[in-house]
Amino acid sequence: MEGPRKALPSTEELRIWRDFIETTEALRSELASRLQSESSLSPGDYAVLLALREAEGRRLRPSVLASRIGWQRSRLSHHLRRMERRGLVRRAECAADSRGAEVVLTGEGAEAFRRASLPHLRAVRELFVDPLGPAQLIAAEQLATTLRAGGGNHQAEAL
Amino acid sequence: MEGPRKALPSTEELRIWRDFIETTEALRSELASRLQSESSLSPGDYAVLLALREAEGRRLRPSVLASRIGWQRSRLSHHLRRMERRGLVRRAECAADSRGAEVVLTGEGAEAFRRASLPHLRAVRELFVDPLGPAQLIAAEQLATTLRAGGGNHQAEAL
DNA sequence: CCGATCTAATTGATGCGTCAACTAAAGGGG
DNA sequence: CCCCTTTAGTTGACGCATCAATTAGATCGG
Repeated sequence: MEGPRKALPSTEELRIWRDFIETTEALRSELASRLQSESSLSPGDYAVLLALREAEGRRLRPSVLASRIGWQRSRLSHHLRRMERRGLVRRAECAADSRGAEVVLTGEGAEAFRRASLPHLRAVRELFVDPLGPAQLIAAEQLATTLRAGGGNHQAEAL
Repeated sequence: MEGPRKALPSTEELRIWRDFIETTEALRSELASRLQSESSLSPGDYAVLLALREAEGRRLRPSVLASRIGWQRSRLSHHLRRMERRGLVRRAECAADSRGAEVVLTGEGAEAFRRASLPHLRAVRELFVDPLGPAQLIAAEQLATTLRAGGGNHQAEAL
């Protein structure tokens, strides 16, 4: 059960790794920068607004919102403070639980999301979907699936 | 040359996009967190130390270092200030150009890099290379190539 | 040699993200 | 009813990233 397993990656493997991770990083950053310049929204803003847009009554408890977009509560809290300052959301007291709050989408927030949405989706298409084409899109999906599983099952490939 | 080109991505395409980008983000963040806990180094620290390690005399002009790791000078300057405070690098005056500086790898910095390096490479193998296997590694490389090209040639796929 | 301009590098302001610490109400036994 | 634990949410400190502005030496045309 021991021994010299897990040799280091070869130069070639390392090259591919760097190439891959830098490319996805560049992609994310290009998307973010377009979103920013087209609508003054950060990816975080967009995620929050999207979740609220799809929520019952356009309002959510912070905890629920946080788990829906996969953030920690603290991160969300800080982000909401900044968004509230800009008028994109507002906080309301929660009837059911007086230590809780509710985050409500404002008209301004809804409008900002509306303006951002189409250009953003077009950018996803232009920078990701179209260049890849159907075959590589499937490959991307499979890659994601493999990588997502990879972190957990350290034994899966044991011989 | 106009018309209703560039329709929006389909629900399925969007799902793959989100899956892909979130997975790569999770991967990056897992790597960063292991690096941090194993060696108290951030990915930025690692990149800087690696570049210095490989440089002639283990020193570089900030501009050169910045372009070598693909950062803006300002980002590097802020980062070097933090690294200098921790004793990982030090700044020296530059003989050839008196408005310039040189960043020098300290013994402590070299030692920190040495300690971080192997576990980091092992993590790359464990989280990326091994799960993918040879075939998907090639697929990843091709994906990166396609995506990297994708941003520039907006006409490439025009019919 | 002199002034216009370019370049190296830093700085300050501000947004984003994480961690640990804190506040305060809810719930659940006794 | 009271205490104890859990849960909701915020806060403060700090590192990281970008942008615009700044400082100061290099450089070049005259």
